[in-house]
Parts: sequence; C-alpha cells; structure tokens
Amino acid sequence: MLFPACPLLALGLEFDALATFDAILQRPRPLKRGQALMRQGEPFESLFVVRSGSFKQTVAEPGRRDQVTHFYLPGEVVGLDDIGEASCFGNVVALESAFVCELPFPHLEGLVEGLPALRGELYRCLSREMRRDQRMLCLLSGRTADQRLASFLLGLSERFRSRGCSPYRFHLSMSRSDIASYLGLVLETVSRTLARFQQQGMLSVSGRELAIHDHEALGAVALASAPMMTA
Amino acid sequence: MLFPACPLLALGLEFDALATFDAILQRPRPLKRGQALMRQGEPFESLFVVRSGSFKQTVAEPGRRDQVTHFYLPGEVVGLDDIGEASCFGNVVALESAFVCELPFPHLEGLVEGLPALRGELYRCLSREMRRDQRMLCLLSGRTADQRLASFLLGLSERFRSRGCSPYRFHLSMSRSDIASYLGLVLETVSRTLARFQQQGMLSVSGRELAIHDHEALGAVALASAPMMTA
DNA sequence: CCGCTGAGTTGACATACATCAACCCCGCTT
DNA sequence: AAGCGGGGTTGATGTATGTCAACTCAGCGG
Repeated sequence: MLFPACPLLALGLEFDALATFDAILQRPRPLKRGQALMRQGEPFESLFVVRSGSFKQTVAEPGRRDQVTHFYLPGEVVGLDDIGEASCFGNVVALESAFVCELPFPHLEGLVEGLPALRGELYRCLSREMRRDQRMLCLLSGRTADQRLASFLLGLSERFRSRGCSPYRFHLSMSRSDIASYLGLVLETVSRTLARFQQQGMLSVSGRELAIHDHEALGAVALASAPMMTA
Repeated sequence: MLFPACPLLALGLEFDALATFDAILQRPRPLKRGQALMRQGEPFESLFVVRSGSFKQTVAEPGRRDQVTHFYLPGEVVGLDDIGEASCFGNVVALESAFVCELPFPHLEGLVEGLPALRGELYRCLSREMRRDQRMLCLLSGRTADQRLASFLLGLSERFRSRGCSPYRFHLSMSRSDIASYLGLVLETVSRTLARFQQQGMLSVSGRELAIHDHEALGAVALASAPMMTA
C-alpha cells in the first residue's frame, strides 16, 4: 500500500519522508453502505482518506431534517473541518461500500513538524476546503435551481476527471434527496430539472447513471448571467 | 501595543512566546472607508488582524454582481482562506475607518514551528472559519428570509458580546444591500423583514442603529421548525 | 408469485421572494 | 438654498420553486 497512498496529502514528499508518512497511515478499513465514519459530537481523533467508495457529511439540527454539507470522493480527505476542535462537526456516512485509511491527527501533527513539504500540503488541503465552501456559499446565494444543478454536475465531473475517471459518464452515488439537500432544493425540483436537462439534450440520466453530452451548454447554464438578481 | 494584540491568535501563549509573536506583528495600519485590504487575485502575503472598524469580503464573478462572503469585526483574522494558496480569494474592503495589524505569513509559519500553543491556536482559527462557512451553508440552504435575518442578527450580537460590546445595541456597519448579498436575498426583502421584526416588537432599527428587544423571540424565529421544507 | 418498501417521476396548486417602480430622507456640493 | 445622489422604505405584480399527492418501477423477503 505504499505508493499512491494519499493523492492529496502525500504529493511532493521526498521518498524517505513518504515512507515516514506511510508509517502512520493505518491499514485500509472497509465500510458498508450506510455505515458511519464519524458521528456528530463524538471526539475528533483522526482524518480519513477515502480510498474507494464515497461518503456524505450531514449535520443534524434541532427541528430540521439532516442537511447534507459535503460529498467525499476517493482521494479526498475527511475531517479537515474538525482540526483544532474537540468534537466532530457532522456525521460522515458511506454512500456505498468503501475503504478509508485512517490518519491519526496527533501523529500527523508530529510529522508535520519536521516536514515543511507536508505542512504546505496540509495548508493547501485546508484552504482548498475553505474555498470550496465559499464557492458553495456563492452558489446557494441567489442562484436558480438550474444553475445549482449544472454547477454541481460540472463540479462532480471535474472531480472525477482529476482522479482519472471519465468526466462524461459516471455514477451518482447519492440519492436525489441528498443532492437536493446539498443544493438547498427539494428532491422534486432536482428530478424535474434533471429531466429538463435531458430533454434539452445536455445530458442523459437513467437512475443514477449520468452521461454528460454537452459540457459546454451545461457550463453556460451554470454561469448564466442570472435571470435572477441580475446586476 | 503589547497585550491584547490579537485576541484570537495570541491567547494561551507563554509570556516570552507572546513577546516573540508580538515582534512579527506589524504596526497598526489605518484604512478609510472603502479602501481595500486585499484584492481578489493578488498574491497572498499576510494575514491581518482587525483592531478596529470592520470589513467585508466580496468575490467578483463574471456576469454577476459582487457577492459578499464575510464580514470581519475587531479581533477577527482576515485571510485565513488564502493560507496555502498563491493568490487572494476575494476583495476585502473597509466598511468604515479601521485599523489592522499585518501578520506576514512566512514569519508566522516560522514561529508556529516552535510554538505548539500557537499552532493549536492557528488550527482553531482555521476550523472555526470552516465551521462558520458550514453553518452559513446550512443557513442559506432552504431557510426563509426571516430565519436568515434572525440568525444573522443573533450571530452579530454574539460576536459583539464576545468582544465585550453590548449584544443588544449595536451599529450595523454594512448597508442593507451588503446584508442582502451575504444572506442571498435582495435588499428590499431585508428592509421589509427588518420592518416587520420591528413592528412585532422584537427589535428596533433606525438607519443602521439596531436594538434587540426580544432576544428569545428572535432565536425562536431563527430556529423555527421550518414552515419551508419541513421534515 | 405476491406484496412491500423506498427511490424516483410527474402533475396541480400555493407562496415566498424577486422584480419593478415610486418615493423619502439625509448629507454633500455648488 | 437649491440640486443631487446614495441609501433606505414601501407597494403592486410575476415567477421560481416549494408543497401535496398520485403513480411507476425496481429490488427484496416471504
């Protein structure tokens, strides 16, 4: 399990540093669909690197149904938002069978001490995460359902592409209702919008299998000089 | 300028460590209303600690009007979302006359190396920031204008309280339109909602002066087991 | 084979909020 | 003092999207 241990974190390490890093990485752990990797409020101890499968993060708030706040794909790091806090911010549960590597945070912190390259990498992960949240803020703020969904799909596409999968055909491991919650919509709207996109020839969906036909057009919808709240 | 140099970062440092920390903190710099502290896309070099006054962060996106993504009050740290990146994510401009202390990031990084307490503090700032974004995500996602505004005001109130100001009477340094952009609404809605809250006796507003009368009730509105998208 | 359950689709209807527009008020400049 | 502009308020109207409800379909256990 040495080499491609952790696409996001281990890049740019010297060979021996990589070995050291690898030493603290725990053996991959399997999870089944629906199993929880972290639970809201439980003590925070480790980051996790997704090796295969996918996860959603949800936060429970009193009197509301759970809100989906993130999806994690292979290669991505779970738990960054808990660094520096005592307990976990949200639940993280597997959307399908999955493997993760555990990265006990105290160990990582010790390691970071002597490895500027790894520290830089950690910072980069953190800021990437923050910027992703910020982009999400912008997305949720005053954009139409069409724009949200188009952006979401393009984002997924991009993430698949960057880990070497086809950006044009992929499997949605989350339900319509997860997507809706994530995008601040209701599932019916997601369903309808998807149907309309298909009808317009931009993509085709069958259940959870997605094929993007017109990446360009989808991008145009995402950016659309908004019908809503125009400047 | 030794002691309360930086409420958020310097807490928990030993006395001599504090002195070291203080050494890299630049002399306070004044800004006038409307002046930019950071500009989107420019190289990232420093964090800033707000000493007095307040700021907004905005991001410009093609074909849309600027989106307000954050407000910064005294004691808060600007630029955390740029750590580990080469360039600034957004513009940060003063909402009124203000002072900031500059904290050159390379210096800080060097200092963090030898000071576990400071490192912990930095992590805490980062995760606090992330959680704040996450909460904001939840807020923007499927909540009514009433809930958003109530949450926003309570959030402000809390921030004022934690820095020793009255949580019940304070000045809104941002325009209605800034608030609207931040909350994903239009300014008319902010204005109307504020008016209704006042009419209901929960608060009173006159221009930018705000007085919260019924903190309790405001909290109830914020949490309201939503009229919209009920579970 | 049957019934069940959960996910997804589709339609009819309701409503919160955006849009457009008129107006006020206050501070500034001339 | 008059004119002006930016920020704020208020009203009338339109629409995107939430809500409710009926239906289909696939998978699963008995």
